[in-house]
Amino acid sequence: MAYPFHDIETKWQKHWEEHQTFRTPDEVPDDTDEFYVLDMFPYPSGAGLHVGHPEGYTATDIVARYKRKQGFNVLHPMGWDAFGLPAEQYALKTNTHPRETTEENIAQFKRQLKRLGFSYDWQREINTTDPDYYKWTQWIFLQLYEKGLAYQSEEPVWWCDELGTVLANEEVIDGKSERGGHPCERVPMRQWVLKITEYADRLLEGLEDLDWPESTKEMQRNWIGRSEGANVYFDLAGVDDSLEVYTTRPDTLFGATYMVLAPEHELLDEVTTEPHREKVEEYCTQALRKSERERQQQGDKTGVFTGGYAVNPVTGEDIPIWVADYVLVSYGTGAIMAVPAHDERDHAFAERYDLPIRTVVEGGDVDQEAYVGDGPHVNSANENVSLNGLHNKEAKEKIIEWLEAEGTGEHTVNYQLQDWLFSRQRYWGEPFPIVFTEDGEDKPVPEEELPVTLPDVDTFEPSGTPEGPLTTIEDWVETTDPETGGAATRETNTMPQWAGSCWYYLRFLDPDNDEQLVDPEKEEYWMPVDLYVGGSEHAVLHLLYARFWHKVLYDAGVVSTTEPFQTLVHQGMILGETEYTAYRDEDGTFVSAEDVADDTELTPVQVDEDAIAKEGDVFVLEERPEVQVDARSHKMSKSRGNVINPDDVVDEYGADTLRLYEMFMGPLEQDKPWSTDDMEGVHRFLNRAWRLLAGADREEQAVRDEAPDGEQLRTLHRTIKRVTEDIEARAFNTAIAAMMEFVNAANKWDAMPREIAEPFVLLLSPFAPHLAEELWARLGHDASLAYVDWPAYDDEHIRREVVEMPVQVDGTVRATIEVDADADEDDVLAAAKAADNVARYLSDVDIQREIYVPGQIVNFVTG
RNA sequence: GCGAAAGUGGCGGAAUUGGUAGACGCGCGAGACUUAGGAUCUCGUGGGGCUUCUGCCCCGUGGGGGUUCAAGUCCCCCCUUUCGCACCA
Repeated sequence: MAYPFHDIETKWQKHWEEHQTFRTPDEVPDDTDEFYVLDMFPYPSGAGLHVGHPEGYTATDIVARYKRKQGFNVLHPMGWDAFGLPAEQYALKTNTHPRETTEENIAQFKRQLKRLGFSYDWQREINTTDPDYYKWTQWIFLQLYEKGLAYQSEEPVWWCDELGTVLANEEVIDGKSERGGHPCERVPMRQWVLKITEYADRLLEGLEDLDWPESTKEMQRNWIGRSEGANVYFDLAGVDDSLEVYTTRPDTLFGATYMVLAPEHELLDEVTTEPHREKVEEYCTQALRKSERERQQQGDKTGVFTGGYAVNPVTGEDIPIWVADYVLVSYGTGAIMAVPAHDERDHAFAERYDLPIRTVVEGGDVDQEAYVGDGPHVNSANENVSLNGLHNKEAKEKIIEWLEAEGTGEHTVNYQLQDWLFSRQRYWGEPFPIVFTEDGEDKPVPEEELPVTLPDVDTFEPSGTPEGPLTTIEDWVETTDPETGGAATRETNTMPQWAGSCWYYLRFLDPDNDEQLVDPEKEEYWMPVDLYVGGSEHAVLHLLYARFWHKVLYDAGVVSTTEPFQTLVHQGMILGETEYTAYRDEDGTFVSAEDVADDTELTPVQVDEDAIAKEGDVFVLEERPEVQVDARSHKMSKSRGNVINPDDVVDEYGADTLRLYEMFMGPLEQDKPWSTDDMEGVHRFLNRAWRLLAGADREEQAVRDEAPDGEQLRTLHRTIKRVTEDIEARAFNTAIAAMMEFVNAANKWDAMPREIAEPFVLLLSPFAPHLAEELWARLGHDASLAYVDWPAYDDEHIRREVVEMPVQVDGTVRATIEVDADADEDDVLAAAKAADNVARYLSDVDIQREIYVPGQIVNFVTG
């Protein structure tokens, strides 16, 4: 019989709610250390909670409960990132207001989260779509605007005439809309852009002191993509103008034998000569028709000659100017000097169009391939400067110095990071607090008029123009100039979904403040977030954008720390149960997929685990061992039918089981396959713990008020030590293993002393809080255990008087001896030699060395 | 192609600073209790071999070398998988 988890969980959830057990006081105490543990708040989708959500949430909940018991003032809040496209698309389909769907989805998520017993302070719940919240999102935008960090620019969007709306990049495939396959085209739109590039260096440097996964920091570094080089000016031959290029290899300037412009480059028209104009224009038209993705796909490099020439500033030579789409307008200056001898891309292009390749760095064979490594420079001198003999680093320094002196170039730092396109042509997002006067001037809405709320609408049909749906709501769009009272119109773009999630961690500190974004005293007390847990899919964008805003708020004096999230952990993905797939060929015969030709049609067949055997490294059909079978676990998805619903698990096994199992599966950061069998094992453990401590049916094991013996104390204290250290290391799986060992050991005892039972219940409580509360109550306590001190361990109890020590001869264990823990070396070695099996191996040989590592091992090395 | 992480039983996974590889759980096997069990409990469980059965030997952490008294752990080379980036001049 399973323990009555259903009654217990309902009872304690109600208790916590009624007693406001996890309410964090509003006032900042002056003598209590704080701990801010935060989950990435979810987008409340219509699909409801996924088993992936409780993984990170359980981890943070364990930490929150553990820290509370250690006396920390803990902040552990939850909220909703609720603006976004899915609600709007659903609105289009069903004509339901996104606010309604959002409210329903939030209610569903909240109900599901509450069933799992997370110790959130629900009083601090926030919702990015709440005007009281997005008032401050708008306020932050005004700060950006006033600091000149928000500007307007014409940026291309995908416009689909058929659908009458603009589409996101991922909604357009091969120039056609994902929905319906209608043709789309790129049209320029006036949009808001945030100058994140101004913070590039600070965003890069700030990473250093963060306790984040190295891979995430590296991804951010790559995204920022800082490089050092030089901008160099090339005079145009025969035209009074010059071309500016960016290069990271100014040292190879003597090897620049041609130049390339991006198809969008503004000087292209001027450079192109009449005989070539037609071909150039044709090439550009084709190139521009390709999507960004196609453009960026590496492939054959194509291009055409423009007819124009530029002058290499060091050689004085005229070099041809080409146009090619392997040069991107968005990076550097949109133009390059091509050094085919020492750049792979330029090399490929030069080979194809038969352009000269000139070696300027020794070390490779440039007839074969570009040499990009270091080496002494050659062929690199003119009357005023010589790089010959210098290696790359020195050559770069020298040529930059020379270019700067000549006024034909300068040292330059470049970033791959681009300014952040911050507007969307959508309804369900934060409106911009901006109006336009009749003569087109943009003006901020005064702070005291915030928030600019979204108007209600009855229909969600697209506006039919590239502008967003708000354009059609005339009485909202038409407003007055806050300064002059003259006619004005509102900005009809809305903010992207990232906006609300960029600063929500600050609002949790002071969610009801209508005077300020956050009270500085509270901000100073709580920030930064001590532990932030969420998926690695946010490794770059959300985490970079939030860091950017945080630094802007720091400069504005709103926050006191330069970084928002001190420690970051990404939970791994929970995959579906492992599936075994065999393949049949056209005749229906089972075959090994790798044995057949690539063009053979194979039908995958799911095979039951019982019909599988392992042979060597591979799985095969038990009946047909020559047939290999794929064993894999896949991402959970509706279409694959391998989705586990947390509600079902809670119904059948209880929330504590789900929590404990998700933590027991393996290391938090790792991807792991779901296994219902394994979960039942965890459920059995909770049942054993219940029987052990609740004394339900076995009188003799009920908790008694008697003194524990040494062995019981040792078992308990060892468990306290392991669980404590494992929680600190976030190794929740091994903490659970330690508690399982405790229960296994305790089950063999004649009695369970209260002194042992109570600390164990406390250890269990962060993991299985409902069960632990119930056991605590049955042990005679009236109040919740939430704030009862975490047990301390005493090494004195853990120490053994007699320890086992393995004895090796030449590195192989031959016996295990028992020695006193404080025995001295001679006694241990003597006992080791005396052990039967050891003596046998030592009888005919000389001992060359005796190795004794106290408490660890003895090793005799023979000749 | 570049970058990062990871390869340990039938499966998920444990193993401070190098110190008894396989903790814990699943699965599997045997037994107990039962009208029954897909409940519960006990014992066993890396592979192979010997056995006088409270014992012993050999092999074993993706593959190959190396350092060391001692390597899953450190070093070199290779293979595989996953993730991220992908013409960034």
